[in-house]
Amino acid sequence: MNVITKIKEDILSSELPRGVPLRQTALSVRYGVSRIPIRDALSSLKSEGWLVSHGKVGVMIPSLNWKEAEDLSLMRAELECLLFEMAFDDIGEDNIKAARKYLFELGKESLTLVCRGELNWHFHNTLYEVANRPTLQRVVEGLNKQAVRYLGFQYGPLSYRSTSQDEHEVLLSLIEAKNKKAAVDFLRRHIEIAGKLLTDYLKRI
Amino acid sequence: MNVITKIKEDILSSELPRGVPLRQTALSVRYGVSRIPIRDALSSLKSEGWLVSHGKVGVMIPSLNWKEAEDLSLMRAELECLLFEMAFDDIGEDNIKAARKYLFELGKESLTLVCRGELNWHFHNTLYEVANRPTLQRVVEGLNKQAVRYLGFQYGPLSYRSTSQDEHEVLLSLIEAKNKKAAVDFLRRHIEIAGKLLTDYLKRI
DNA sequence: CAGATCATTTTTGTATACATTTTTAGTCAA
DNA sequence: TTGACTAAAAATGTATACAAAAATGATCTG
Repeated sequence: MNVITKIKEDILSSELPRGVPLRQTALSVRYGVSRIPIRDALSSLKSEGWLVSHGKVGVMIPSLNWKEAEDLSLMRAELECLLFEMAFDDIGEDNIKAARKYLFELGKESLTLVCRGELNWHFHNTLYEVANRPTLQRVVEGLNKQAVRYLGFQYGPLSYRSTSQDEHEVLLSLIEAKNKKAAVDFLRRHIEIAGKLLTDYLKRI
Repeated sequence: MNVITKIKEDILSSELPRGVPLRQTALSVRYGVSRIPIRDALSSLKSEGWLVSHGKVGVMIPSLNWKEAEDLSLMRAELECLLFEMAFDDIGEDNIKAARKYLFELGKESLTLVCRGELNWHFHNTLYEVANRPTLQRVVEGLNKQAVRYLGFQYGPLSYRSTSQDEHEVLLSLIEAKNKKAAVDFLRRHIEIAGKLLTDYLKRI
């Protein structure tokens, strides 16, 4: 497992402190590598939204907040549906099959959140990639990767996991039925409902 | 001027070759720095969409293409309008004034494309930032920065520059008139029309 | 005691050196 | 000739060392 993933895990598990700047030297001893790969990782994580550069203070772990959750959900609803619609007609048997494989993996119990996030993305991306729209796809990928930070709530307090699995199944059925409009609408709801649930929860606490 | 900007300039002016992998060593002698800052720059440029990592071959300058132009325009239309609408009611005198300052700068003749792109972004961002939606704003910023690659066409063959200036003026007027719906619609058209012009042109050549 | 200035320490950025991986070129056998 | 295997070369990743910048804290002055 590479440094980026390790840092992500440690952010999710709160083993890295929030609110204080992360020091390159400290991280390099923590993960047993030199500062160069740490610097690389930090810059990646910054562009993925997992870290923010707070002026001269240094790089910090941003707190989860409803505005970000809402923004991510709004953007995903718009852009993923657009991409999905572009892809729809070219989704074939083999894509569905590949998607089911990821869905099966997602059903397993002992998976780290980061891993779960990856699988979730692979599932969706299997459907999106046939659109052959690299630029749109890249942005959507970025949004999904950033959204992983919030997965802990969905699988924890909101116990959204089994719902999510079921919804993914329904989505595949709609694709197999070649029911484009219904499928796109369903995807939009899938994203919006999960987003609203999460946003409301975050506003509350 | 830092290495990232220099590389961007050289990409726009085609002084760096497209289609062949960029070598870190070559770049480091070209720009007179060691490989570390080059690596940093390359990773930034990759996440900004100015470079793509083509498998094991190495990092390359992607060719401009209508699909990317269209994707960027579609995404900007959706997301910028959303952000603009969120911001609208909080745009004040001072924001308008700041925006006009950037507009004035944009009127000058001798500006590099990269600089022009920066100013254009600052103009729009002045209006967006009051929305206080960091996540959405960051994505929109990324899209705008990526779109800079295509600015050469707009200011060259498509001679869109004076039109663009005029449209920016109109937008400010609509804001001053507190005409929210009209302003948002106008922004959407502004983005869509420029996008369509560019996309059609790129399909043609 | 408040505030400013300067020295010390810490932190980050960059250069150089080394290790690992990948690519290339060449040789040999079928 | 072609294909596979091996050695050389090149390119990238990583470690260490050094330089520049920033933060800290102590001392001095009003």
